[in-house]
Amino acid sequence: MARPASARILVVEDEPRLGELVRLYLARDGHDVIVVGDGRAAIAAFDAQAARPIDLVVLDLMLPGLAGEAVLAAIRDRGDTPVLIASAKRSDLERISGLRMGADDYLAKPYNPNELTARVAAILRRSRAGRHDEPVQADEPMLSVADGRLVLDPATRRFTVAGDGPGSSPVGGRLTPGEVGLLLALARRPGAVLSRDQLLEAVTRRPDEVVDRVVDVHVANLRRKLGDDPADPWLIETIPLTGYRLIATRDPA
Amino acid sequence: MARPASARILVVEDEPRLGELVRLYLARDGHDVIVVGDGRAAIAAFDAQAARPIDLVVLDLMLPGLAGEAVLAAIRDRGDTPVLIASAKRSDLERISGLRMGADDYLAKPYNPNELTARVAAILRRSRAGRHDEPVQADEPMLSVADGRLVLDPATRRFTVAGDGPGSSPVGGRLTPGEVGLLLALARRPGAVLSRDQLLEAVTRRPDEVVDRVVDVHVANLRRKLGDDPADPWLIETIPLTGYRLIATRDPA
DNA sequence: GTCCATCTTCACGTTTCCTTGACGCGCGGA
DNA sequence: TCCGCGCGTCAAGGAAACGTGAAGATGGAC
Repeated sequence: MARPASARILVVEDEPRLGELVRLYLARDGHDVIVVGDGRAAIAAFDAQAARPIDLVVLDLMLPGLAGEAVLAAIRDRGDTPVLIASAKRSDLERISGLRMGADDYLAKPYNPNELTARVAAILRRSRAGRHDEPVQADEPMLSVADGRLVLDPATRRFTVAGDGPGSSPVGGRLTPGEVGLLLALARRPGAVLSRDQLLEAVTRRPDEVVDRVVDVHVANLRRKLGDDPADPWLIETIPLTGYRLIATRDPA
Repeated sequence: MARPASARILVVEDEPRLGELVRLYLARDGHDVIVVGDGRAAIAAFDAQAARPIDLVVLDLMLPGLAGEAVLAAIRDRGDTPVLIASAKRSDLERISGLRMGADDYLAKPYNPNELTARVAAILRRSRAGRHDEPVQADEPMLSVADGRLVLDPATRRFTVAGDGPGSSPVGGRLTPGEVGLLLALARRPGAVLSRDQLLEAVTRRPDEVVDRVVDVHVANLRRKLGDDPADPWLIETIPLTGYRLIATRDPA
């Protein structure tokens, strides 16, 4: 397995020896660990977040002074930094309540330090997977479908299609407004089957006074421009007697 | 807190009553749940080209036939769909090993169903962070019968049948609208015998002007596509002089 | 007004799907 | 044994839907 990337982890634990143990185990995985002993210090450390932000918090609930629950609330107030609760409160209800308060995981004490590091790794893996860079808020965001094989700029109506075979060069071109509308309607719900009536509204301004074969023609033109084969499509699939759908690709990580 | 969006969840659990319990709890949270009874069916259901992909998998490790670990590996092979392991294997080492294999969480049996839903919610929350919402409009839910041996997506009319013998690979294909109607009508009341007249209404648009042998032909085509033997059926049983019924493996005790 | 991009309709060949009729088999009763 | 009946199965129309090319219609820019 790939070595998990290093993360900055804040450990909130009032028992010094346990805190040190956790620090050692997490450091062994290459993480940069900060250990604090009470809730106030935890929030202070969290707010300090100097050069590098904190990627994950390991939180004990039974703390001197400020309660662990309050720390969790404070962290949730400041964003969605992942939190793993490690607590001696081990009943079902306490675990459920901790998770409902926004924790990502709940580990009951006493625990195996290796399980802690494994759960930390799992959360980091997930939390990094879904992280996108800041979306540039344009009027019409760039559309990218089929693993980026098709990229379309709705504003200029220009598109680019990457070749399917190795060595084939990408092709580009321009779509008509109707074709863009059709594509956007399909892309709004990838994988879902849309009827001709639904698509008609995306394609024309007067859906009621128009034959629905219009949709077929637009689909055909679209497929020709984009190099999509109706018999073996990578983009738009025909569901006979039902409609069309955009082929959904599974989580491109 | 914002109402958690509905997700499509695949539950792999060989104990029917527990599977049904989990289905109820997750459905109560608004999720679209598919329950399958063994590993082969799990992978088949996961690979089904559905109108809506599976958002999360709840996986039992102790399964008949294909081991849960192999299912996890197969899912990881296909993307990064979140996986929550729910298993009777409760030792530290087993939990750690499960997490290291790529699971997002590990819940030991027996567990509180509310903790399961809380953990599912936590994972979905994390896995969706950074993705913009989709105005999910209600889709026809997936159909899963015979312990998930057959999985059908009514929207695309695509089905997957897990192989019955060891070493047999799953087969898939597409049904016609009539066949889907027939199957849905039978599945609406699993185990109940439906007359040809009743089924006729599900199969054709003009049930009054048509011979009821149409039903037999559709049943035959369906059985051929799905690999069901009339003499020894696992899916559709013929009740002479009466009609047909769907074989219910999951009895409501 | 013309010109141009785009939309819409139509026509034709092909595919998909439904429906029917025919034939064979097994079973029970005369 | 012969017959009638119900069911499984196959193949043959036939109706409806789809892919596609081309022609006409529409509407805006100039």
